[in-house]
Amino acid sequence: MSQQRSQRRYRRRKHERPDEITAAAFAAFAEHGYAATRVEDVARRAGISKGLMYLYFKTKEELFKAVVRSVVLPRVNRLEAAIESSDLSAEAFLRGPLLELMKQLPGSPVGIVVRLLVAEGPKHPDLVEYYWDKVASRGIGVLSRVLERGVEQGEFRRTAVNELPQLLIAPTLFALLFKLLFSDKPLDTDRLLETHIDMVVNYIKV
Amino acid sequence: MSQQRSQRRYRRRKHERPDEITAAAFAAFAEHGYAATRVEDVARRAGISKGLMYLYFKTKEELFKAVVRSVVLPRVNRLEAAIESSDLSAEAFLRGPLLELMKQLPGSPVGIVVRLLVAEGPKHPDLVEYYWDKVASRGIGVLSRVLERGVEQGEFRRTAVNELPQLLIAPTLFALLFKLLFSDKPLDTDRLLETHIDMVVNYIKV
DNA sequence: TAACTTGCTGACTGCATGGTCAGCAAGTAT
DNA sequence: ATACTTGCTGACCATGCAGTCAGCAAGTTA
Repeated sequence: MSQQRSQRRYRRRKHERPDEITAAAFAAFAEHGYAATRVEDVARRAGISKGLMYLYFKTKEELFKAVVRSVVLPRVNRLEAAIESSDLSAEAFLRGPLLELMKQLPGSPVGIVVRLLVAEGPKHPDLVEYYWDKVASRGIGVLSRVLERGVEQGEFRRTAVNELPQLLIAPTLFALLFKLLFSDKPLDTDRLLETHIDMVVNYIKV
Repeated sequence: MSQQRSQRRYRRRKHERPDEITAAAFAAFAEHGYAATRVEDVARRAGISKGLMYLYFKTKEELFKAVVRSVVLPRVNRLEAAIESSDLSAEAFLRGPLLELMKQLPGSPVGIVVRLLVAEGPKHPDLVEYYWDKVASRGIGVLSRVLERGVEQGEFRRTAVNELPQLLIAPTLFALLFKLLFSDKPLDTDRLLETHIDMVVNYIKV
């Protein structure tokens, strides 16, 4: 009677499971970090059983890698596209789109990923390698090209910054870590980044 | 006969144990991170039994905190003393002792501590608070005072940097993380930091 | 509606590891 | 020598958790 002959126990949704699981895993890792997260928690968040998780991902580690990929790839692709297609002057580009991106990073999921990478990176060399190939080196490449363009068009001098484009976004990492650790302490992140870009531009402008 | 009546099993060394244990723990945490390090490994490294470790530190977490304190405190004290007692001009100070310190950080034990903090911080709020009080805020204070002195003595303009002294050392954190993750990738850390300081000084010099 | 495929469940296992504790032996006092 | 204190050991326990698998039921085919 109360057992209405169909409290449906589950629904088959082969296709959408992977994304749902990585999303759940991201949330869980964000809260507790990788090591302290139990696979069963991830499963519960995703509304499935632990066993099913292992049907889609061979190990917890595989899941971890999938999470990193899923968060990081779309963002990098978006960035690269936006940047290459821009027709602003180099200076305007640094002060505009790049600064905007930098302001967004500390509050974005990337912050979480960085934390996970710092914590677990040394134990997953292939993941770090992947991150380098797909994210870091591509990012550096983009910055490098913008600076080069500035030089070619007579906007910028050629300085040490040309060989150290990382300098442009270094404070972003700082801001990201600061927020991560000291989220309750005050720091005007946006102003910090604005000032830094202003400083760099002044330094390299002809 | 071969049992020479005194294969001494251990020696009582109450006094030196704590430091030896924290040193061993630091080494172990540095290699594997906090979560992945077994208390028994720490004990073995320290040449003692696991039980003894628990006599000196109530839990693994207490040990962790002791490690952070032991690495970080002496360094900060040294820095603060060195800085306050310097009679260089503000610019000379930034280009000299401060730059030197910044160059050293990425390769020092502090790098490890930062990694541990980033990874485990969110699970140990009191540790983060401690770190803020004893390290971060004191460091910021020192930088702030140097800049202020520069302004008072007519060397520097008053700029946004005065309210964001973190900007001075931000790239150090970047370099530190870079080395941590991509130790095999090339990056001229020293040149990066030199360039940055040069940039800042140019920016704030009257 | 019966036979079949396969997405999915959840109980179970094996093991790793944080933490305990009874007892031993190094050092000390007498 | 003998009695006593206490730094130290190592076997042990309890727990938590990654990963497995036999079987169930949702959906599909005929």
